[in-house]
Amino acid sequence: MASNDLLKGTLKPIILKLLTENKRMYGYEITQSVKELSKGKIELTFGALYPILHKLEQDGAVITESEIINNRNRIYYSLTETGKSTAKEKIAELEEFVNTLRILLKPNYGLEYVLAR
Amino acid sequence: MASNDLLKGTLKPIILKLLTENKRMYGYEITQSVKELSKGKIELTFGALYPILHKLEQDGAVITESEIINNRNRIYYSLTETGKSTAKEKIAELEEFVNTLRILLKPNYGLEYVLAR
DNA sequence: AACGTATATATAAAATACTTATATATATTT
DNA sequence: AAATATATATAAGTATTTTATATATACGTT
Repeated sequence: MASNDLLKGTLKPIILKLLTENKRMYGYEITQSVKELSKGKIELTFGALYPILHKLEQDGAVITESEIINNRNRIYYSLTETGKSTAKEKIAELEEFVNTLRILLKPNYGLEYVLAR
Repeated sequence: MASNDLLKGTLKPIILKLLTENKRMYGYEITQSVKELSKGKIELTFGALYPILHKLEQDGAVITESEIINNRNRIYYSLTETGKSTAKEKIAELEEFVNTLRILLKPNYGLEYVLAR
């Protein structure tokens, strides 16, 4: 899926978006969802994921529930009320950013730029 | 314009896009273009800009021409042939990334995800 | 039975990219 | 005279992600 320095800063809002849509998810599930939804283009690594989840927990944005499934430990994450509003903000920011990028990438805006002067 | 960690990795392709559209530009002009085109939402700082431009020059992606305008030095940057193909690649990557983000942000994809299982 | 792959969480070191601060200098506006 | 705009440049600090590593169970294949 090529080099993605582009991800920086987008992972947190992406995770918050997933948690907004899915109520509760565990770490491994989140990485798989991102992979599926992005058609393999975004690879959310564990080294990136868990620090973000732990940070969200520290900040009170998510709460965890541990369950033993198939003899393996699973930690479910879900948004708190605080987390829901954080998510809303971060998702809105990312949406605005995506729209801004689309304007910058729009073909021939260079012409408009010249005409605007 | 709020906190933008989101920029990371996008600045280089944005600069390459501008140089693709405008043939030749100088540093200050690039920062102003980004500000205008993004309606003030993206602030390209000098500390970010010049290292990127110098890197592009080192890599042979751009060439420079110095001119004295209004008694001030101005350094124009333009893409080399190599730079044009680099630009094409990086811009395509950013476009793909933006499309991927749009899929992830699309409302209710959570439902589709559930249905797909 | 052994091997690889998938599932599952976790941390630390290293790399990268950007922000913030600072420096220098001229032109224009208030 | 002072502030703002124009113009380039570098260094220190910060933040975020990648890469590497650790641990452990389940399942499918040869």
